[in-house]
Amino acid sequence: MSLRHALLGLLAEHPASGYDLLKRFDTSLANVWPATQSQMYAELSKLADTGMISVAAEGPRGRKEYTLTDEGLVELRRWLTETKPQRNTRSDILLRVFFLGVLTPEQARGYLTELIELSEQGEQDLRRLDESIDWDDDDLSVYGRIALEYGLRFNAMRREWAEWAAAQIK
Amino acid sequence: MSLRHALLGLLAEHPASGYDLLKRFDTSLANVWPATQSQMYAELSKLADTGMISVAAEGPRGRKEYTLTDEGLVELRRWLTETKPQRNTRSDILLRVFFLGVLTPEQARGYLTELIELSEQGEQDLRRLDESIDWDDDDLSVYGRIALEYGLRFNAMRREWAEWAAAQIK
DNA sequence: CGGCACATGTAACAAGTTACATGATTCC
DNA sequence: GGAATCATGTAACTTGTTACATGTGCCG
Repeated sequence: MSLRHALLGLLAEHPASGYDLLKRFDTSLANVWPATQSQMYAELSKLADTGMISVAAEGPRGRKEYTLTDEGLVELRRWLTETKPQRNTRSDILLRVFFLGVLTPEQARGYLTELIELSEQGEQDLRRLDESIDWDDDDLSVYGRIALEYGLRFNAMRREWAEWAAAQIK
Repeated sequence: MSLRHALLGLLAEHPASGYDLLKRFDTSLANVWPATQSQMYAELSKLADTGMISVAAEGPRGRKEYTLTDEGLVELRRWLTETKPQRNTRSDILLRVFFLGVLTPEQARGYLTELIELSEQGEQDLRRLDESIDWDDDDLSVYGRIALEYGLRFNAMRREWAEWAAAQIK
């Protein structure tokens, strides 16, 4: 459902091909809404069929450059303003926590230690990403930075929680 | 993939029917791994077919009470210790943030305000859940409380972030 | 002229959602 | 005896993953 809107959102900035969008997913949206190549091409076809986007230009090697239509922009705005965000956060990381009782305390602490490392790694990756991006004054930069800040705070929160949790296990 | 293990985890504590498990999902696991009724019954059948669980007793109204087999416990432990947690956190909430530039600043702030309220609500719900649960000394209580603490910290982090983010928008 | 990056697609499967369908027991 | 709850299942559909398949243009 949201992949559709992620594509509309990226096309709102400027036209792009499926291939272009794939690369942008891998960098900017990978942490928020990962998608595979096959899913993206399928979704782009559907969006074109329903008139949300259209082929603005065709290039070499069968390249199709899509642009957002007016209809697509309306749908993007509708999604942003009218649909309720899902609090529906599936987390296999947290799910495991419920069942750590079937392991030994040492193993359970081991798992939490893994989470500490994971969070530290995540924080580092985000800092590197931050430095590698050529931030601008445009909208995507402003909001991209805000999203990145979320990631940093999230990882810090999780690291502190995991440290606290490990100490709870006797 | 994880629904399977969630069911194994709950059955590790004590035998239960699909109906029982459904209710336990709705209370304890709803925030972490929501599942529908139809999905659960299908998964239980599969788990029984592969010998991870077995029907220990049959009750009135076709009730089937499942227990974890030794094989199932082994698989649960394997999942807990050997599989890498996915950092793969799809979040439509954060996805929207990237595209707030297509809205007016007022609308964008409106969205972030919604997130603040969502987080406050989430925090309250968790506090109520905390009070409604009859915490014990058993494993599920210990780890359940740790998971709940995660939820509280998560909501607090998100609220603070959304407040900060709203202030960033000129 | 060979390899790499560009570029798009399809097929088979697994996981998740929504809606429908049915029946048994308990309790008032 | 009627309603609520207990209890399980199926069907159709959407979303997401993995693997396969194919071809083009550019650059050294």
